[in-house]
Amino acid sequence: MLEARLPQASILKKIVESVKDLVSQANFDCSDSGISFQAMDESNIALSSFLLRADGFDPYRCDRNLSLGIKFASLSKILKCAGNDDVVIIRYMDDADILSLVFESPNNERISEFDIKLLDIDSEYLSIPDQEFECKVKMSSSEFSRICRDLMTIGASVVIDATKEGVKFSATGDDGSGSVLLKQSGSIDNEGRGVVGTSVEMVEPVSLELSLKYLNNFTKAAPLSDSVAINMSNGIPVMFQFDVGDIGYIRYFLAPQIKDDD
Amino acid sequence: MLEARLPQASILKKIVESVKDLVSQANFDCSDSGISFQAMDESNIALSSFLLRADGFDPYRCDRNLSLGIKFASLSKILKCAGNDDVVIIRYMDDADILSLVFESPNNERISEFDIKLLDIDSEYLSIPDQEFECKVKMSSSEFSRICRDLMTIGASVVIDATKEGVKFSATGDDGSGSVLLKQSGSIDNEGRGVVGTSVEMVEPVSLELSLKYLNNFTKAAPLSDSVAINMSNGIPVMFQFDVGDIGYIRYFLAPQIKDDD
DNA sequence: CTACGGGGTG
DNA sequence: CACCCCGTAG
Repeated sequence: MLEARLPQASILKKIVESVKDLVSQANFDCSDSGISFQAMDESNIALSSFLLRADGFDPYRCDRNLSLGIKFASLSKILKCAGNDDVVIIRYMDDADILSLVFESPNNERISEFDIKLLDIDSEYLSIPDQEFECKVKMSSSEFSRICRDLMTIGASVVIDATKEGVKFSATGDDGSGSVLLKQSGSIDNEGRGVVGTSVEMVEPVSLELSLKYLNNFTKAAPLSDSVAINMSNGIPVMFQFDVGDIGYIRYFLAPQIKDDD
Repeated sequence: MLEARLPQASILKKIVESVKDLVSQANFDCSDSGISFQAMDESNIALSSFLLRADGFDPYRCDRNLSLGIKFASLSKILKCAGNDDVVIIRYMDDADILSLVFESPNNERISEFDIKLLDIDSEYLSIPDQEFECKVKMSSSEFSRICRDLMTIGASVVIDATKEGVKFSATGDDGSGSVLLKQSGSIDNEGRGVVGTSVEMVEPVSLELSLKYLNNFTKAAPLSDSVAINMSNGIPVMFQFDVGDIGYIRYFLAPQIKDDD
């Protein structure tokens, strides 16, 4: 069986909200190391993956490896029935065809239990090599959301140029063009404030063009983390990573478009 | 004639908003004891009734019994023209075919008067015996609203099980099932906060299945009262009562469905 | 025109 | 976490 107790329902709620527009269903893989999934979007362009380590739960018990097929629309509906501060207990009994979610209100006067039907999803698990990237940008996730939203009004794709000086986001459309340059700023997190600067770590400058439609889906994960890591190498899929506290992460991979260099 | 002065227009506004989706028109019965109405919904399934006692008005005068046919859509439009803090005066002149509503702003600088045409509605008045119920639940009205809204996403009907321990609301649908258990909690209204606990008073456990569509109409009355009383006996219509301060109430009756026990 | 759901603010 | 307002859908 699986039994995992997560003290903060809001974490699970945000994770599901951030992927449900991208992926309709996925297998949740549960093992003694934690819970994860990965899935391509409907058009097979973007890959979403997430991991919550076992030590993010208290307690966590998973007797054997499980692959639980979940429809995100159903899961999202059910999670809307949980308060942000509820404790959530995820439970699966061996060979059952349902997954149970139990929500306990902070004062314990309210206990809700929801059972969600499991699906049989044939998952071609795509293993992603743990590659090194030529360039790693770390920046404020809300700043990133803002830029993607703003540039979406200019054009359909964004060019990201990263150099030692900083990172530049540019878009071009019928009515004009625009760009935002973030200079590298040494001070990440001044005095415990939520202020996050921009850092660029690189062995090679990169320049990549990406679809803003997808990026604007990825930014739904911004509420999970103050910062986002953007890991790039020329010509291969970009990895966006939002850390979930120190207990896990959610990652998106998106292949760059062929750039129309003017 | 009838002349009734209600110091708070908001009360009348909320009452009308809470029934107008259920009932299109009704006879308002006025006597020296107060103003009331009762009406079945269009499909003759749910009964709505309300009462404002004469002492909730100041002053109140009603020379003889009246039955004034009102279309809720018209009344609702007119009441939208009143400020929440306006004083409202309800006035009917004998043998007139209109009812007058006068709104006075708190500072008395603005006086509005609206006349609404009366209808001739043949009302088969259904007298409801003042019965004893096997089980009386009292709980937070906003909690009740929340549960009905949440479970609506799971299924079309809810099963209410009340026992000495508390009350459980359950729903089942295509994607799974869910339930919310409220434990009986001693502390009602800690320290004047709007916190309302759950109490169950019973001579017999009950288990009833009800349409969530109707319940979600009833919960429109939640703004009138912090708490709702749910009075049940197995097999007969359930009564939901929202008190209007200490001057009246609004009640809904809904017959249980035949339960499909698995 | 009305009702319901989602997002933002206090 | 609760309440209010706005936008979208029926």
